[in-house]
Amino acid sequence: MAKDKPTKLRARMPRGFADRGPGELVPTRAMLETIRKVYELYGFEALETPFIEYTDALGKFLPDQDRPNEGVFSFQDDDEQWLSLRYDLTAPLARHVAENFDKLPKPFRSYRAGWVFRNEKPGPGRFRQFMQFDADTVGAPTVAADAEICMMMADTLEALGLAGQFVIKVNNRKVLDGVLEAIGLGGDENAGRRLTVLRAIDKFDKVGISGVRDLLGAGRWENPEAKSGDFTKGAGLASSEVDLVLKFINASPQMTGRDSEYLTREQFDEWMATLPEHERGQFLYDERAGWAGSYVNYKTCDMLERAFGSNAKAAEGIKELREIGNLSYFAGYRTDRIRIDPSVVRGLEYYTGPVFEAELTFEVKDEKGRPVRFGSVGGGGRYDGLVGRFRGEAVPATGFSIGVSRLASALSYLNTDAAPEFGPVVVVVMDRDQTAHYMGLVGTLRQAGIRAEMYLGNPKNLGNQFKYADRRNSPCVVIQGSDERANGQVQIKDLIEGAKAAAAITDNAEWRESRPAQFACTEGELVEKVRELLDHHGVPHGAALG
RNA sequence: GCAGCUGUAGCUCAGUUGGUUAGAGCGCCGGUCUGUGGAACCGGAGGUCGGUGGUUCGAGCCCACCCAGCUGUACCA
Repeated sequence: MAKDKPTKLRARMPRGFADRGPGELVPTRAMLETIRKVYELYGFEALETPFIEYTDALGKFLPDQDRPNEGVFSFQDDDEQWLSLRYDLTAPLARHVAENFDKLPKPFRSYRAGWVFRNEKPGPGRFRQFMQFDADTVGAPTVAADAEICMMMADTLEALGLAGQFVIKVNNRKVLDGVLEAIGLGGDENAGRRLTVLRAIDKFDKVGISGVRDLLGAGRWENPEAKSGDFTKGAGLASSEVDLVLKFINASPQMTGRDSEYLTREQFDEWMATLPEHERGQFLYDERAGWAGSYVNYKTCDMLERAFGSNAKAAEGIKELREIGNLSYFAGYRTDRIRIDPSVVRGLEYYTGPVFEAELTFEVKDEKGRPVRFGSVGGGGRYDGLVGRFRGEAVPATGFSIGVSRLASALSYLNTDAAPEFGPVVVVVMDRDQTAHYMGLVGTLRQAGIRAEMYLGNPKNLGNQFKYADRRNSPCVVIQGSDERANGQVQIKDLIEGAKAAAAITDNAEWRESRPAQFACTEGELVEKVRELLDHHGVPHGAALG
């Protein structure tokens, strides 16, 4: 065999996964830190659980198969027990609480950030590994715990600079269950159809009211007008039942923007007159702001009450929603931040009460000018049954999860002018036999808290070393040849200033000759001069590096 | 899973009715240049034309199947 090329191993990464460079890691780290601070302020404490749990602890095992549910990365331990990579942070928390129940203070308030894994088809903004940042209160049955979670989420998103660009939507599974009961879908035998109905409601955002109508009835075509494309089989409800469900989804004052909650004094008084006496005290008119607190939430609950209040389960849920609305209102959260929205369904399995969803309300365009909708960047709710699976008794719990990766990408669209990440100061090598001395210069800078390195590549060409520094986005390079060394001096070249100066120079000879933005100083002044230069360009060093 | 679209160099893409040794720009590496980033000039590396089979004297091009990617849809505890 002559010189056959060795078969190259193709470097590739499994789809649905991603490498992340400094451009993503640095802002994400800052974001996590912001979230953590808010959670801590609310009195939650840190907790970390492993990536891997016993599959049954995660809650899903197909009954007829000896394999765990697809969608979960699973494998067998050497004792043949099934293990899985966690697909959210809630089930592991439930396991932790159940396992340490007697040791933990109750209510137990904890937060945790971490990677979760889902073996599903990846898509734009959907990965098979992504990060969540959760906060949960375990052992508190009160609706105040749910309301608090909603408020904390609103605070968190505001701390991230998203004020006015999000809404926390709230619904209640009890109301949903009541509605389903009302259309005769109660009981275990209707579990399948219930699911279909819930999914149809969940699609309200995507397919609109007519789409939901189709999905609740016979079914929906991908292209409704042409009746072409994929056909999704519907729930097969009778038209009166469909109407009832639609009435539920629509049980919210029609809002165009936020205007409907800004009432004139006259409108406010008019509205107050419609309220029962004992309810009126909850609402005050704010002359300065011209708004009436939880008016929209109140109206929503009102409409739900009228339509479904006769069902006991729904009535209970509506009462809880009302309470969340009121608690938020008294805490100063208007309905543009925490809004009751009956179309929110959320995680179809383990939620038992209030459910929440954080949605970003702004739109941006991608590179091709097409609108990008971020939609939900987090969600949660009450799951009173999850911990109880490990114990004889029900343990109430409520929590919220932020989709860190998705939120980070949304934020990156907002902060398009994010400052570029600066590289280290590069000490170039002019004389190979002076490596020790160059390393000494580097060490001096490092001791002063300045990121610095000596060029470790082939030092033959000085130009290459500048190119390297340029590519690292270094603020400056330090140069010392034999001339400088003889005088105990170094040259400091300001690459940022130099780049600006370069724009005016077209001739290479002139470029080299002029040595833009370069100055000499003694070795003793090195730290001081570099610091000045870094400060001048706003490059962090010392304590600012964090 | 289903449907549509797309697969040619690291990237963006040419490649004629099927015809010799598959090209360009950008990028990358090296040199001009062992004391200066950009620009310029010169040189170089880099290709199983997504894969397999078929039709043909001859396939990057035609046919079949497969694979991958994108988009939508379904599922998403």
